[in-house]
Amino acid sequence: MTTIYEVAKKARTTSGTVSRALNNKGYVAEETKRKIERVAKRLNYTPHFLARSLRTKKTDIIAVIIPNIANPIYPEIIRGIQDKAHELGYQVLISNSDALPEREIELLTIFSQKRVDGIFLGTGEGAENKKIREKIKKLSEAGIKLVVGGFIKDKLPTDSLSIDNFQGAYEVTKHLLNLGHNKIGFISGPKNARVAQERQKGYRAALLNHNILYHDGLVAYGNFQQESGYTLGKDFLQREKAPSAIFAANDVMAIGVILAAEELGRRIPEEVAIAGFDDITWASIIRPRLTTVSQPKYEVGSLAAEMLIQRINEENNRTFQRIILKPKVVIRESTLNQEKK
Amino acid sequence: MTTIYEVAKKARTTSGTVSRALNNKGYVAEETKRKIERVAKRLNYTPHFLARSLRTKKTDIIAVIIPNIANPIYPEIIRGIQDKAHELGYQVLISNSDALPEREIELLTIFSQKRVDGIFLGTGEGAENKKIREKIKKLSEAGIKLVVGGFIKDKLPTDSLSIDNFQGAYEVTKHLLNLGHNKIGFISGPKNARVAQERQKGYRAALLNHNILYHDGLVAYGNFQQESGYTLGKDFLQREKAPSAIFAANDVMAIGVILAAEELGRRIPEEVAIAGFDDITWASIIRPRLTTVSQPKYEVGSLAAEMLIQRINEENNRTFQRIILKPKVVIRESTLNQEKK
DNA sequence: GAAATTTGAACAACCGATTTTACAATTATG
DNA sequence: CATAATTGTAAAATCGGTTGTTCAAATTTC
Repeated sequence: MTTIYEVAKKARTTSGTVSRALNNKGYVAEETKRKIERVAKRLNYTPHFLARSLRTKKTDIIAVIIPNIANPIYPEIIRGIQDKAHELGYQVLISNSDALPEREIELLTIFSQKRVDGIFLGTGEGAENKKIREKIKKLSEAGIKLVVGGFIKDKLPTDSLSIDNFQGAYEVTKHLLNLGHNKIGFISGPKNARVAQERQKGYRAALLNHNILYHDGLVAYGNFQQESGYTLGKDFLQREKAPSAIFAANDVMAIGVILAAEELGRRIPEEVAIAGFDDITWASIIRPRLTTVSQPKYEVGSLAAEMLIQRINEENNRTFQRIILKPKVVIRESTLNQEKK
Repeated sequence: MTTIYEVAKKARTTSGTVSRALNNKGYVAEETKRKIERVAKRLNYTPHFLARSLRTKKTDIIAVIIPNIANPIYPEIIRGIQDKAHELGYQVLISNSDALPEREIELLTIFSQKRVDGIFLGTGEGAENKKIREKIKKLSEAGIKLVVGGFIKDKLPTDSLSIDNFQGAYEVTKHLLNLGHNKIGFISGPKNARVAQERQKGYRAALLNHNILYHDGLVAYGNFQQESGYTLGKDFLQREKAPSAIFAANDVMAIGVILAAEELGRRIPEEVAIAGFDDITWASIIRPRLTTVSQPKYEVGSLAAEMLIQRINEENNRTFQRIILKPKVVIRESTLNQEKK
């Protein structure tokens, strides 16, 4: 690999001048500059990234921490992040936390040591966790910018971005209530997962608003995986007084419920209505098509990357931004058989 | 951030000794070492990644180039790569090439400048492309290790890893032929995509082996996206002499075909049998369940990462490895209605 | 035309580690 | 006991850039 010194030597000048010439900084005579450029090209010179970063304290790398790339809502979000990041000259490191706080902290540590310019933390338990809050503070002191996504917590000392989980859940539940269901099972996520909690609150609020008693027995806790939707859904459906509708905290589990219902020979939505959350691609491919809450995943990713990089490229820290996107309920056949109408 | 010099000062020694103490290299007296460790801990010292990498010429970062993370075969492969990489102490940069050779080259360049230790290139056109072959050579000279995945080309100057696309396609096609189908439509990928070409060859060979004439009119070229499977499938099915079976070069397109068939009211598999390739998660969730060719995606990713990192950690270059995994045909309801039996 | 300003480029310091070298202090060997 | 081998540590070089300083030369200003 050719170094800046070899270029300088061939161009009969010094490294400083070569650096200035190639970076268009300071005074360099036209002629000198052209010569340096010619030599650099001939020797196929490219600056050494590490050496440069060491000096400039910029790596042009951002890191992304999400629970699990294999969960179908993430690839699209990631793609949004990547496209925006690449457009702005950044590369993207991606890691999975499996939503474990310890793992999140470990990754935050690794990334800050690697001197990435910024980190997007897609939540698990997220900043609800004390240790994570501390970590966030440290990162901020180390000059590493952070954007947290997936839920909102007041006074979070970073930029954040999320859809309104409460509102989305509230509205689907209301949709189910309006259809006449008054016994609605809810399949939540892990108990410490903020998003699941928010969605559960939305579910609860909608019931209350309809003067229906919230009942613990109608709430089951899954893990956002299909298998748990299947198991818990089957359990609901086999009860003596089975709920007439089941709302799962994400689409993947809702699809598990659909499979369970199918296996038990229950007609959807006649015998049991099913709704999910996220609007993953497969929600509209599975039969019956799944009623769900839609969030613009690609755009969320793109926006998150933009926020992060904007934050990186400013020196005087603005106050933290907190963006809450409006979710949209998409009604499909799993709750409302439109053929019938 | 504390530097090694501050630690040295507090421990009343010099940076060299601190370095040796913390890295267990060379002679350091037990007492000195303990003292240094204590001070380092107290000052919360962590070595500066860039400075260290600059000197050691190792970044502990590998890069992954794939066509598109949003394509459902990749998240699982990626997860396999990440898990293995993290286990071995590496972080993973991920970028999408959209299977464009120019983009692949651009990314290879960026990553080599970023001084990643190794790159996994998931193929589009891949090393078939002249410029990419040249690029690979340059990388190799620059000491960046490479593993290419997704197809096999003889005498490729790198390690490579792939399933036997030909064989997989051959076997599904044979399965269809054995069911009595003698007019089988094939939906291929983009013309320059190696994997699609290989699968097409397998399809062709199976026909030949069954003494059935290969007919250009029965081959359509899609882009691996669902939409193209839908469109081309619909086109096939609406022909006067529609094929009785359709084999798509990947599951996503096959699912498009299923949707097309459903829309046209054709019964699967009675009126049209449908098969895909990849065995993505959704292949067994969609109804009818999709017959397809399975490849162990997570394990492929894990193995690829292992190969790459093994290659990184050896100095004397072994001869290149070429691993070809056996695919497995999974027969489901989209070709064979098992209830009927 | 002298003084002030601008331009150009060499030199050296710096980023923060690792590694080599040199040398002093111990310990082992014959 | 003298010499050789081993241990321990400070000092300096190195990785490959960027940036600040310095000073000479060219240009502008009064």
